[in-house]
Parts: sequence; structure tokens; C-alpha cells
Amino acid sequence: MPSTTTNHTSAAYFPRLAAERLDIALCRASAAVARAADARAGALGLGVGQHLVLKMLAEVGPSSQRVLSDELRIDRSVMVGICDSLEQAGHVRRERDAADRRAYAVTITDPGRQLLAQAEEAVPEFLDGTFQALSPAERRQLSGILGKLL
Amino acid sequence: MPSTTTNHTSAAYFPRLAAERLDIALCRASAAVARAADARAGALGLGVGQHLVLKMLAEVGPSSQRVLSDELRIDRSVMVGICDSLEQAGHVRRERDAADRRAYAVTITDPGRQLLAQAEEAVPEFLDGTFQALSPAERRQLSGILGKLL
DNA sequence: TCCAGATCGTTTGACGACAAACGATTGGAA
DNA sequence: TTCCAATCGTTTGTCGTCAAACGATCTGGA
Repeated sequence: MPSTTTNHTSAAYFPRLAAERLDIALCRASAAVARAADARAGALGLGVGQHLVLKMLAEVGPSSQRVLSDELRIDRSVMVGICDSLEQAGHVRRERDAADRRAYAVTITDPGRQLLAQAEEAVPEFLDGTFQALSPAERRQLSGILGKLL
Repeated sequence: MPSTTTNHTSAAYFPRLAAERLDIALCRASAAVARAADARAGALGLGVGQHLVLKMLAEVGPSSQRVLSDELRIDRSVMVGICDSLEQAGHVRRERDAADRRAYAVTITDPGRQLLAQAEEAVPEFLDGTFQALSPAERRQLSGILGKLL
């Protein structure tokens, strides 16, 4: 119950709207979660996108920015800035792919792996806090449903 | 573990990520749905926010921009532009609240109700199309889960 | 061989969301 | 009463995201 202000207008309207408009409920919930994720990532000095790039590079191996963009659902033009900052911080190297010199072979460095380990360590606690309103069964349900949507 | 130079995406990485990171799955699904909603609303010449404002005004009666902002989870500064455009199009009137002359009493007009009816008519079809990957039971589950999150 | 089209990474411009600050007005306390 | 903090609507500035266009490079035919 968010006791926001002097609510003179009886019952809140938003819950009704969220029940009727599944798309609005989804967007509003996403915005809240995204804000929490940004705050957490920012506290570590690592953006969400940068975290995901490091994670994918560690699990999949060197990849081009194009593959990173496609798989992480991050626009190409945004990926440029993410890789720029990661490279400048020494967490990533950009080598030209010998087979296709248009593309980079973005590679994670040892400092990058170290930072990733720190960031990954904080993820479970963050997820628990953000989705604490949901039971484990509900989280599995949500995961399956979102998987079908994507 | 990392294969040499990952060139093509034999095994897509994103589904694995989405299964592990519920927050990412939620944000990506929301972005896709939001894009679809924008496209649909734009085709009607009415933004999503404007649609929601008209809908709420029709259901709860004249409201201040503050109440609209709070209940629809739209920032105050964004609400200004939404009400501006609605007023200019004649779908809404802005009258000063006699009890509190700082606030407006935003009121829907008859043309506004007419446009709202058209927009509402297209909503079920849009929802069916957007969430067609989900069974009715899954949609109810998603609705309940999002309700708990919000 | 050469050339047209496609792709990779990048830059640029436009657009929307959010934070902060501002007048106007209200409510409450001294 | 008078004054000060809070609120409503608005404006401004900043930031992140997306579309379009650009050189550099690859690919697939003539």
C-alpha cells in the first residue's frame, strides 16, 4: 500500500488499469526493475550493458560487436560506447578479426574477468531483493512466460 | 570452454541469459511490447499516454495532472505535454480547480470520449496479437504476477 | 578480373524520459 | 495577521535509446 499523499480520490486507479492492460503492467514493472538494476550496477561502477557484455564474452568467447548486439538485444550504436568504455578501462581488448577485417574480435581480459566475478557475486542478492514479492514458483512461471514472449 | 573465434551463432546465447536473468528478460519483453504499442497507437494518431489519460478521465472523472501522473505512472513533466496536445485537439478541457487554484481539473470532452471509444475498440485485438504466444491461463498468471510486483 | 550490393563499426541527429529549478498558490504555525 | 514550507504545473538541461547515413570491407556474380 503506497501511502503516497493525501489521497482524496478513494481507491487507486492504477491496479485496475494494470489488470486490464497487460502491456501497461509489463512496461511499468519493467521500468521499476530497470531502475533498480541501474542503481545497483552504477554503485559498482559498471553499467548493466557493460556487465552483460563481459558476461557473454566470458561464457561464449571472443565475439564481434554485431554478435554481442544481436544476442544481448542492445543496439549497435549503443554497443560502440559500451565497448569503448570497457576497452578504455582495460576490461576488454578489441582485436581485428583476421577472417573479416571489418569486424572486431572483442576479447575479455583478466582484469575484466575479475571485475565480472565481483559483479556476478552481487546478482543473486539483487534478484532476490527485486523479486522478493514473488515466490520461487512464481519466479519460474514468470521466467517461462517471458521466454515464450521473446 | 570458449570456442576459438565464435563467428556464427549456432546456439543462441540470449535464451540462456533470459532464463538466468529475470530482470533482463522482463526489460527486453517490455521493450518489444512497448514498441508494438507505440506503433499501434501512432497509427491512430493518439499516443499511448494520451490514450491512458482519456481512459482514466472517462472512468474516474475530472482529475488534476498530479493525480493523473501518480496513477498512470507518468512523470509530471511528461504529463504537461500530453495534456497540452489533448487540449489543443479539443479532447480535453483544462479548468482551474476552484478549491485549489494551483491545480487543474482536467475534463474529457465529448469528442474526447468519441476518440477514446475508437481507441478502446482496437485494444483487445492488439493485446491478442501481442500476447498470442501465451495461453489465456498464462496471461492470467502473468497478470497476477505483475500485479504483485507493482 | 571487376563491380554492385551487403555487412561491420561508427557518427550524427532526433526523440522521449527523468532530475532540478522556477513562479504561483496553498496550508499551517508563530 | 505574517511568514515559511509544501504542492501544482511548467520549463530547462541532461542522459540514454533509436533511425539514418557514412567509410571500410566482404561477398557473389558477370
